[in-house]
Amino acid sequence: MEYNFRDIEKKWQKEWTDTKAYQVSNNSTKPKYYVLDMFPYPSGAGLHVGHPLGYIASDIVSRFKRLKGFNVLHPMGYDAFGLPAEQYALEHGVHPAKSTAQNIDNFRKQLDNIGFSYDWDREVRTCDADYYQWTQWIFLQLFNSFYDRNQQKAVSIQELIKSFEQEGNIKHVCPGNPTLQFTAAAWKAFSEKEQQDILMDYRLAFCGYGEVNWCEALGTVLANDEVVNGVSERGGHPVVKKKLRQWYLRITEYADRLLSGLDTIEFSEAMKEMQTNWIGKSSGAEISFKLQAAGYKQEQSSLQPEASSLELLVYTTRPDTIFGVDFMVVAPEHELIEKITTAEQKEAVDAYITYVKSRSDRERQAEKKITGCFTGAYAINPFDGREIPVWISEYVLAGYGTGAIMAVPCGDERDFKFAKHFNIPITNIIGDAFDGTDANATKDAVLSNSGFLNGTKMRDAIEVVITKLEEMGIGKRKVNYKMRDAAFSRQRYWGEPFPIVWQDGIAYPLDEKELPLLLPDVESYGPGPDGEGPLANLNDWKNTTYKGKPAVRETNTMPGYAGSSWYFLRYMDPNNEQTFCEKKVSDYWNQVDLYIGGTEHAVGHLLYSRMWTKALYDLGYIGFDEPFRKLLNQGMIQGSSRFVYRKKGTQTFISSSLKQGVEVDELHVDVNIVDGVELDIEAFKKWRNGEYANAEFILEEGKYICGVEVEKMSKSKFNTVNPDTLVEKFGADTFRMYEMFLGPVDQSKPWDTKGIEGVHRFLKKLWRLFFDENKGKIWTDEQPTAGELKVLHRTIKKIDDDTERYSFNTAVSSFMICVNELSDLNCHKKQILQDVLILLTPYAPHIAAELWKQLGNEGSVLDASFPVFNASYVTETSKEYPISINGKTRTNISIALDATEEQVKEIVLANELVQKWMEGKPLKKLIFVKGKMINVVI
RNA sequence: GCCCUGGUGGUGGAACUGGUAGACACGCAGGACUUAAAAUCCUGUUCGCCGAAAAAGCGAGUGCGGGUUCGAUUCCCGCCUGGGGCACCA
Repeated sequence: MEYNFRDIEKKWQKEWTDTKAYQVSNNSTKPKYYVLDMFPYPSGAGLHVGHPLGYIASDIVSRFKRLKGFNVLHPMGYDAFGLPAEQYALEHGVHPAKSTAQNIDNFRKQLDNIGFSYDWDREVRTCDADYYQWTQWIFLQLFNSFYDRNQQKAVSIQELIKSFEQEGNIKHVCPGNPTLQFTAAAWKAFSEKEQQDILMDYRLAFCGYGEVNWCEALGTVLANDEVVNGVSERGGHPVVKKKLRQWYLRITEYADRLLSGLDTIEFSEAMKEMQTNWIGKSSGAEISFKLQAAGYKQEQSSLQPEASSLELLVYTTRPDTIFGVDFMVVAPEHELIEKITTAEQKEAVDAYITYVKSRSDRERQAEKKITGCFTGAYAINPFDGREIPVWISEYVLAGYGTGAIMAVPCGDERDFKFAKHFNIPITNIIGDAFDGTDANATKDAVLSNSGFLNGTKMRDAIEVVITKLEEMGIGKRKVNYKMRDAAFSRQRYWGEPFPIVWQDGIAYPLDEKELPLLLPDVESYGPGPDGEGPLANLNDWKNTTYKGKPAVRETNTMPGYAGSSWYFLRYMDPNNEQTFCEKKVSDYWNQVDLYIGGTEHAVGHLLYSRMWTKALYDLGYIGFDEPFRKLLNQGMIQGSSRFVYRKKGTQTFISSSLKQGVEVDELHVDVNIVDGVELDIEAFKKWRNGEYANAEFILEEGKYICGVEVEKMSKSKFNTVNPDTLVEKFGADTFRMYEMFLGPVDQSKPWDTKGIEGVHRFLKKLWRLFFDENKGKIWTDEQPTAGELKVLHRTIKKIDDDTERYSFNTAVSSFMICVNELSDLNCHKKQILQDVLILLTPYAPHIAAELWKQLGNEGSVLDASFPVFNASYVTETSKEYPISINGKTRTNISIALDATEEQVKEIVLANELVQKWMEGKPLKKLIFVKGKMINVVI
């Protein structure tokens, strides 16, 4: 009997579907385990071999935990709203709902092929109304809450209103407008509009104004990756920054908890570092500098009360360097620029601002060329009265700190280069620590040229200066975050509509009973007027009433991360019509025990979902405030592209190593018609509907050899490999094991199909332990030998350990070693083989199930119990010690493991080879690491 | 530019906490079985030197240059280089 994987896999997949083998109950006495994959976006291109890497890993863990007696939740669904479907609709007129559903069907078929253990009864799609109803509901909870800094948690906005009515906002600093202060009486006297505007500055989901990529020619807002080098990707039209009304989530209020929460979860150090850096907490001081218009000496400034009443507020982490400030730099968006620019500089400043408007934040920061423009204005150093020129430069971003910095060229590299470039004199405040050719960012130098700070260590001066600034009333201690509030609206169609109506400039939330607010159909997916999204074109939908008076609906939609910020909760209770997830159920499943996905979500999705979880926890809807207990990052599978070389202007293709000196076009060729690097010429001639049917070839040794390059896997590079074809050719079990065998799951690597046969051979070899081509069944009920038990138990230990630490590639190797050794031992004993099958079930479930059944077992191997390791079968009494002379291994000596150091020394020094290498020199030292090695030092 | 991460034979990778570098595979070479092929099995395979070959031996070797250590793929410093992210792709 042969290993007929196609029949076996089909049979068991049907069996498992029919018996609902993967259905999970919310009621179980078993301990729970929740394994989750990051939501896929169902793109039209379908799955390529890169996608299932993480899914296979999570499937192995799920099945492994099940064998170990856990009730395992392992769901899958689709992050189905998004830009590509809308773009496709724009180009082809197909409704996004339709193309999305088709893509999902396609994804599902491909996933089913691989034999995953998902409980499909729990599938969710973010674009389904019974899902996004709850996304809208959570939005309303955020809208109706504020962050109470005293309690450090989200609280209902009703509590805030009560507080305002009793004591004004004295207890609650306004996060959207920190200088705002009012009394209870003032609050009561405000109009409704005024009250609502104030509340908006407190809400966790709030409306404000923000800059977007605006393309006048297309009349629409563009996503960052639709903008290339300052022009639109489609059409190449100019793109500028434009301010539009936007919704935001006040994630900055959670900054500290998002930071401290990292200590309670198992993310990689790299991931925690990235999130920490993104949040970017720093402490320093805000300092207010008096400004003086150009051309006026200090004594004259009193004649210019207007100019000198203006102040420039900067944020710095290094107030100790205040005597080293040689110039100021403000962001080109800074509102003071208009007021302080002198007539002589006006033209230059305007030109510079126009230039900056066309550039993205990324370009601005990455720019190596130093650019900037002097405003003509001067700030006054409050300690020594020095005049400090105020410059504008793109490297200062409006959104960070106060949008203005004090530049200290002797201590900051970028300031230093700026000063050199514009010939601004540099003041040295750190003596020898500054060499005049490079800035030195030390905190340990002793200050000089620094007035009252002279002789103070910089590190200590920070406190001294802050205290002084506070005494003088011109500055204060300040904690700052790089993180900004999260933009939460898109001028797009294919997303969740906001459950908000506008009346008289006030945003009113819909009643929860009115949810879901359905996404209406539109005729065209093009932009609405004034930068609004497509929904703005639907007058019938847009115009509505609120409390009997005319009102308009919010026409923005929510961004992609809305639905994906809480989906892990919906899986727990996917069909609940009363609530997003019953508390009792989320108490049982609790946190996701293992979350698997790529590092590309490090700071976006992972921070947003952490914030939503904290807010839902604060409001009492769930009982934990971190969604993911443990995160495993999967590496990206890259494509390994193949190239053919066409002699310019001909149909002649030249083999890779013969192309030197010939002018050729380098063309991507489909990797699926290349065997290793050898082109399948016949397949090539048929490729692309026979475009190359008449091609001629210049071969080397009778073969056409292709060029190779590692790139992102993408359809346009013809380097995608579809899992379907591999499953068809080798089977799902082989495919699963090969993906794992490729290397550590968390490392990026190029895909190469070449090695898959080795894994396939392994499964065939395993099969031959059970069946012989001629004799059929060959397993026996004989008692295993000590040698066979040793192989088995070594494997149990290795598979258990490796799976537990997600080292799936080494686990696959261990299976190979185990089968190789059992084959060498001619072992066909049921007692041994049966346990091997259980070990293998998470990795290759189909073949394991088939052989398990063949052995005559009742019940499913999915619910077998994981073999228990018995150390007594594998204990050794002696060890082949490597013997090094001065660190170089020269020989091996077998020594009993319980030998004492004295005995070991005697044995080693008596050895002939050791003596030869010692060349009669005296022994300096003998290093003996028990069970590891011995080093003779002479 | 900033943050994170990787670099080991012809190839994917192994070496888990500083202790025999190259497990396990792919590929390649040689052989067995076969009329032949497929499948399967066996042997060899880091590089260089020595040698007819085999065996044995010697030297070098984990991106590059330094350092710490009896001992470094592993720790430290500097550099080169591939990948991911940088707030509207998901």
